[in-house]
Amino acid sequence: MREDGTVSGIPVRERLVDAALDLFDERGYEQTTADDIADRAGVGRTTLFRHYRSKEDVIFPDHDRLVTAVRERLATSSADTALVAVTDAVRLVLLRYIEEGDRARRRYALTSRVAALRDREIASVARYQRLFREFIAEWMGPAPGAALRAELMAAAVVSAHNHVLRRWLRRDAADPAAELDAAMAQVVSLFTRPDEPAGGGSTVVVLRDLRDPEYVAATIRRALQQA
Amino acid sequence: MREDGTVSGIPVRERLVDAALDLFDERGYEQTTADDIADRAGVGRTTLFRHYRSKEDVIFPDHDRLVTAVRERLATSSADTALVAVTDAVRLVLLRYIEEGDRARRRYALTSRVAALRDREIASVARYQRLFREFIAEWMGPAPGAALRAELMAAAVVSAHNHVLRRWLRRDAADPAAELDAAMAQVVSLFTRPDEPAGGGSTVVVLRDLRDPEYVAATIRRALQQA
DNA sequence: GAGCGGCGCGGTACCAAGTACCGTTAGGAC
DNA sequence: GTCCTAACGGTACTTGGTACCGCGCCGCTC
Repeated sequence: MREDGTVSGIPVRERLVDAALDLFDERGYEQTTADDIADRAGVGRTTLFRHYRSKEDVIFPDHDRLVTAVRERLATSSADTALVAVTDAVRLVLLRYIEEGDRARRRYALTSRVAALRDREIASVARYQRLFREFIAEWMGPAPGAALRAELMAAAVVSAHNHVLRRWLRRDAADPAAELDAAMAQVVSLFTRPDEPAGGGSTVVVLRDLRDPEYVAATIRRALQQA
Repeated sequence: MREDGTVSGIPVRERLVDAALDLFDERGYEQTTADDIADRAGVGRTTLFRHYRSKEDVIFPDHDRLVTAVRERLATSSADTALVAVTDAVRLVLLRYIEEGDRARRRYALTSRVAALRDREIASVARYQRLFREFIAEWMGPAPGAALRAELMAAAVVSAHNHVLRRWLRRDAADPAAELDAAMAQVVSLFTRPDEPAGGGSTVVVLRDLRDPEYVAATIRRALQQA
C-alpha cells in the first residue's frame, strides 16, 4: 500500500496497458490523451513515457525482444534445418500473441478501427519479414533468382503467420499451432519444388496422403536416381 | 512575377516537395521542421498543411489516387483475365514510381535512413497488398484453403513489385518493366500448379544435397511414423 | 541511528506537428 | 467599380514527446 492511495501491487507497466485499452475502448484512440492514460493508471505523464516510447507503444507487445528471440532461433540452425528454424521462429511469434489472450484480441479490435495503430502493427511485421528474408536469402545462396525467391518466401512466411493469427483472433482457429504448421507446410511446398534449379541440389518429395513407408522409400529412390 | 519576390511559376506543391527533399538531405528529416520547409518554399506553414496532410506526406506520391487506379484496373476484369489484371495493376504502380525518376531515388535514400519514413512507405504498400488480397480471394472463390492462398499470393505480388522496384532504385535494373513481368510470371507459376491441396494429408520432405537413397528412405520412414 | 547513494517518480518547461479560425488579397464576372 | 471566390498568411491552441530538475523511498555502510 502506498501513500498515494493506489493499493494495487500491479506493476506500473501493466496498469498503464489496462488504462490505455480501457480508455481507447471508451473514448476512442485519438480522443484519449497521454495524460488521460497516466491519470487512470495513477501515475504522472512523465512515468508513462519512461516506460513506453510513445502512446502507441503502450498497447503493443515488446517487439524488440521478440525480434531478438526470432533472430536467435534462426541463428541456431544449419543448412539442413533452415526450414525447421523458420517454422519454429514464426511459431514463436504466434505463441507469444496467443499467450496474451484477451489483450491481443482487444488490440486487434483497435488496430482494425484505428489507422495509426494498424500502420504501426504493419511496420512491426515488416521487421520480422526482413529478418526472414535475410535468413532465407543466405540459406538459398547466391544462385540467380534466389534474391527474389527469398523475398517471396519471406513474405509468404509472415503472411501465413498473419493468416493464422487473424483466424485465432477472430476465434476461428481451434488449434492455431496446428494450423500454422499446416500453413507453413504449404509455404515450404510452394517454394521447394523440383522443377527449377531449386537452389543447391535440394531434393523435394511431395506425397499425397499417407502411404506405405516402403512405397514411399521406393519413390524416393526413383526420384533420386533421376536427379 | 509576384510581389513577394518568388519569381517561379512552379506550383506550390512542387516547390514544397523540392524544399523538403533538399532540407532532408541537408539537415536530416527530424532536424527539419515544417516551418523550415514552408520558408524555403516561400509559403506559410499553413499552406504546407493545406496541400499535404503531414510533413511526411510532402515527399510521398499520391497513394490515394494510385490505389484508386489499381482498384479500377482490377475491377475491369473477368475471371479469365484476373491474373492479367493483377499484373497490369502492379505494373501501374511500378511505372508511376519510375516516372518520378530522381525524386523516387531521393525518397528511397531517405526511407533507407529514416525509420519513420520507412514505416510510412511500408504502410502504403500494405494498402496495395490488401487490395490484391481481396481481389485474388474473390477470384479464387470460397474453396477450402483459398483464403490462405490468396493471402500468400497477394504478398508475393507486392514482394515481386518491391523487389524489382528496389533494383531499379539502386540502378541494378536496366529494364524494370521486363523484370517485373518475369517476376510476376514466376509468382503466377508458383500459385497455379496442378498438384494442389498440400494440406490434406500431404507429406513434404526437404533434403539438402544429394544423399544416399537409403538414408533418404530411412528419413521418410521416420517422418511418416511420426505423422 | 546517521549518513549516503541510487532509483523510480512527479512537475515544469520546452519543442514541434497538426488543427481551427480569421482576416487579407488577387483575380475573374458582371 | 463591385461582388464573389479561392488561395494564402498569421495567430492561437491542443497534444505527443523530450529534457531537466528535485523529491522521497529504499537499502547499504559506518
